[in-house]
Amino acid sequence: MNKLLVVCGPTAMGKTALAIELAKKFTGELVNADSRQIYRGMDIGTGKDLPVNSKFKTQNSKLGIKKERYQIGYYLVSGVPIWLLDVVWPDYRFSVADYIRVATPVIRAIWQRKKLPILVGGTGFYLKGLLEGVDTIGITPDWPFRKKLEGLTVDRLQKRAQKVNPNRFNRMNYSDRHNPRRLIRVIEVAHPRQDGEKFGEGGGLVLDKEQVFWLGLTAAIGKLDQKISQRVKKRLEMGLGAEIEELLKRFSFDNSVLGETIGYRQWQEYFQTPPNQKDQVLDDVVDGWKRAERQYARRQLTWFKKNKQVNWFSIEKKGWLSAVVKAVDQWYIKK
RNA sequence: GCCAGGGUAGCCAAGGUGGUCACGGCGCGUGUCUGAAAAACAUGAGAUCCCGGCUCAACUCCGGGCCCUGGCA
Repeated sequence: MNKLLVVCGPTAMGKTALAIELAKKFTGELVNADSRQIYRGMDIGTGKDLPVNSKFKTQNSKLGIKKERYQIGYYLVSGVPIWLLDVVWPDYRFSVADYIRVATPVIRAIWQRKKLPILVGGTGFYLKGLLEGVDTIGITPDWPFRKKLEGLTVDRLQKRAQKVNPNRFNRMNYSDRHNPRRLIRVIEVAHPRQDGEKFGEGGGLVLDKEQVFWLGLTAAIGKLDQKISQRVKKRLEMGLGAEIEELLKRFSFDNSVLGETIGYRQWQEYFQTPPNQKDQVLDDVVDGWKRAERQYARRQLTWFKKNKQVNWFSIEKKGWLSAVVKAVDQWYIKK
């Protein structure tokens, strides 16, 4: 039976480090499930934590994935391959559909090698999409159409969504019905179009419950916030500023994911500030960055808490690591 | 010391001719989620500097106090 391990939880809990340990113990390979580590060039801010001079091994042709769009391959960290890092440049709008498309063959190939795929990351939506499928995955985004709809009020979007796609609209809850992006998507799905690349039925892996082991790493809020502060400080020291400066030679905050990524978008003002005032601005950058990171961690917790399959481990408890190993072992050994 | 302006939630901040639950934003809490998800959205809690006065009624008016900001010295 093909098995798959998921390591999830909020940011800054040490998911990757744990996953590498588990990969060594159970002969596994990591598959990134973090929506930002997908991007090339965004290393320090997204916390890829690769050893210096890590070499990327491209495997597109082996997997039969066109290189023009995605670069698929792995880095070797302590002998463990990590897949799905650096898949696209920051000006490509990666989505859950891209993720499913790219993660599925990678995981199948790991199984063929008789190894254990370990999905690591905090993007709950990607994990869910990959493991449960997405019904409307065959319907591509129509950006010009979206742009047009963005001009409408929520009220008008609601009316239109209800008219054009009553099934989906009626299933939406109060919160979603006030979310323009959701409403626009509902309208878009029902909007006739001629392009539309087909992609299976729902995509994803479609696994049984016993095949997947969900591992969640967590800590009390105070600890979490402390970890976040530490990691922000570390990333500053690692030269995130310089990394962004480099990225800005090719991309801008407006035309790339830099403008909507924590740890990057907070620097926008910094790079428009004259040198003599930069120090002052940097303080604001760091404050805003930490805050955003904390808020994000809470949202992740809210998302993962709902998933009753997750086996939670607190990194504050003594002996948590061996408890994790034991739990995984018991699950993995079972036929 | 004098002149002017001001003190409204953790922070920023609107208000008024005295009269139902005091506008917002940020932050904080809780939650939503099938192609933007490190995104977007929903929802909750929380305030009138102190003392006295006028009044049926003051955050709003009057007097005093304390504190802050700017200008002049």
